[in-house]
Amino acid sequence: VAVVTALVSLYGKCGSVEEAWTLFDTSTTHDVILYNAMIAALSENGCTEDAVRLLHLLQMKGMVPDKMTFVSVLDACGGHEAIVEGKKVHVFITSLKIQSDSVVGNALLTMYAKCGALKEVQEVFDTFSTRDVTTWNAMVIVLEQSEELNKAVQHFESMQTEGLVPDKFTFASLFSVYGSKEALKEGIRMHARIVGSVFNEDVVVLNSLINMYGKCGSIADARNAFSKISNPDAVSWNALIVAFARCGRGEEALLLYQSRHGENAELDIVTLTTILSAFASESALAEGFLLHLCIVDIEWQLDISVGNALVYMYGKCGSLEDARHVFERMETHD
RNA sequence: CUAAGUGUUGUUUUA
Repeated sequence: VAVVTALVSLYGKCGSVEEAWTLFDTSTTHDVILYNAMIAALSENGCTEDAVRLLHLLQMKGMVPDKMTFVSVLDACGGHEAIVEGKKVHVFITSLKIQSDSVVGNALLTMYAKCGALKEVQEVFDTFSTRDVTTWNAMVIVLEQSEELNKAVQHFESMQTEGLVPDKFTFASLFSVYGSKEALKEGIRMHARIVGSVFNEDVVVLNSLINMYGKCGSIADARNAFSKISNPDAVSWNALIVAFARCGRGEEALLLYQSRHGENAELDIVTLTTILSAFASESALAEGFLLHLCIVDIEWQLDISVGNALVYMYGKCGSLEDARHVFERMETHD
């Protein structure tokens, strides 16, 4: 069973739900842990209904779901339509007296956040007896996503008042608050608070800072943050390229992009869509077009998100002809 | 001599 469970988990992480199911079905033993692994695999791949169904099956077979079961099921219920199921599970959890577990509580909170149920999020947070750093981090992100930037910063301060120590995730999320030229000073001030600490050497934190400075229009600070990274990862390079593009340094962005592209296909798409949107102003038409040539060259105009970004860019640049041209060349539209 | 499997938050993303 142990081996089967590990494999189910592995398949889940690779997106092979079918294979996971096969293993699950053909297993001779079915204990809670195997169920948990299967439920986790399902929720990771967006199979909400199956995940909930397995929870019920597990109970019908006389087994008792544990904390991990609920966390995975809650994870699966992260979507506007799944909130009904999520609430049922919530009630169930409350009746079992395990709502005080911090991991379960955090899963509850983020479930509601993904459902867009901000009121419930706040409720969970307020009635949560075992809030930890993860809880606060999640809350900061929720506030950011609902554009409550001041509240996000307030939360960051409050968590320290409550005696919790911010971690690198806290800072990485926090810096996303500062995303405009007007916010540069505030951003710098916040950055100053980690200067000299280990956070100012952490890739994740520094990546976030590159992004922040790029959005605030300070390419010098962005480069400086990049230079502090001992081992830049794909995200670091990506953030730097995008920072150049946002600061009106299209050529440098392009050059960097060309030297990097192909290293990580998924990130390449992110880079392109972001650069194109940054180029979506008339003055940048030339650079946008130049970039377009590179894309056509590598046959990436087929990708939907890149295509959409191209259409958007040409539209914004007032070149409807080109926008239409791209649109017609795309294989699929959404 | 010893063992094994499952879970929540995070940095780059266009509309």
